[in-house]
Amino acid sequence: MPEGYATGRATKQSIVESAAAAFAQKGFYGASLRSIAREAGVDHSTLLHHFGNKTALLLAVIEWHDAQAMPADLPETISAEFIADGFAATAARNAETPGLVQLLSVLTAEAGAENHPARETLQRRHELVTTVIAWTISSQRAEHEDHGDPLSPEERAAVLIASWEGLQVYDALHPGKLDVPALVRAMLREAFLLD
Amino acid sequence: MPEGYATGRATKQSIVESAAAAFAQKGFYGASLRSIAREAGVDHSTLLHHFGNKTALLLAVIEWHDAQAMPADLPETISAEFIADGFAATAARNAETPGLVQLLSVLTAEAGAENHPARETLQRRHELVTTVIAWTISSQRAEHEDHGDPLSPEERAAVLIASWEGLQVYDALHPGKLDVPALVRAMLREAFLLD
DNA sequence: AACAATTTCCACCGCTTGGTGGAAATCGAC
DNA sequence: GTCGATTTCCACCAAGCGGTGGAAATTGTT
Repeated sequence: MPEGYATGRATKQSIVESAAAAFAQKGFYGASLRSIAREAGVDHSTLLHHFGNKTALLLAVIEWHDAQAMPADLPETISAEFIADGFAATAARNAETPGLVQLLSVLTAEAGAENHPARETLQRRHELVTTVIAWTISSQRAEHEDHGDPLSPEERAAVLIASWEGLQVYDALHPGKLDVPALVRAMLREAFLLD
Repeated sequence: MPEGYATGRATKQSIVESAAAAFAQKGFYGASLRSIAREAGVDHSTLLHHFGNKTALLLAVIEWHDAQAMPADLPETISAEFIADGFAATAARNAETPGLVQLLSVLTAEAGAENHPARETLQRRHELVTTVIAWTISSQRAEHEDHGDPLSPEERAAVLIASWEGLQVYDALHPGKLDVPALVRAMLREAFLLD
């Protein structure tokens, strides 16, 4: 049913995983198609046959990353607990697979440049998550009407995401120095999503 | 008094500035000595004459960045107001020179990889700032003994820095969407450094 | 004006880059 | 087993890479 042959799909998969590691280590510009292909045990022209060009490979890698990181089954209504659990689960899994974290940290930082090939994609990603969290915070505040937070739900959501990503980078630079999951829990508490 | 001739120093300076822009845009691995030299109006072997190799150039760029970003005259005793003002001033200046922000955002993210040439340097930088801020928070708490913060001063300082850097990246990806200085002010308030 | 120290550029090295074209090997449905 | 679609590799391209060596030009000092 899926496109192509089974061998081809397997090769594509192995290329994407090698590419994720390479982009995480050296960034989009610093990683080379040849080294990625070599790591995947394949000629670099095979890589290009499957993905066409370097940018397309990058976008495929991001798509694969999100499929890994996002839970497959989104519930009908998104609760505060669901988001908090999502953050916690992600933080826990990140501790085991630092490569995946490094990947999006580097790409997001690179994408601050206006001509980065993944800029639009990462912008949309961010906006989606911000919207969902802001909406959740907003409905959470409706229940407890004594919140008294000077920040709007959108601002809170943005700060939450920014701090979350900042903590990942900090942890990568100083491994083990911080109990990231605990700090994230504290941040969520401040954002009125927990306790 | 300084080393070399005046023309040489001027050239070095112009190379460092071009390099800062290039590293900010493409990262350490993605930027090339030739393109940096070209931008500075100089042959790439002239660049190498001045800096020896690519890594040395990167470290020179970071040193120059810090000289730009840090106030020349550190006061004897560092007060909470001094740090808060420093953050505010930096946030304000960053708004005008996004390149400088982009530079350290990308390098810090890249330096999450264990073999990055600037990893040690950026680690030390981080540790220094963390220590100073943590100490300030700690002495600030001694005055107001009703703080009740579940986070230790070191944790607070780390979260503050991580969030600060995360906000820079967020702002670069979504220019103008956030009032970064205002949000930083709010974060400082929560860290007991303001009001 | 003379002079060494410094700066600059040119030519070159071996190697890698992203991308193309085509021929051979493999796959999978019939 | 046949046969078309798919996959894979090899050969090649122009361009760029970081780095070296040396010769010419410039600078500052006396």
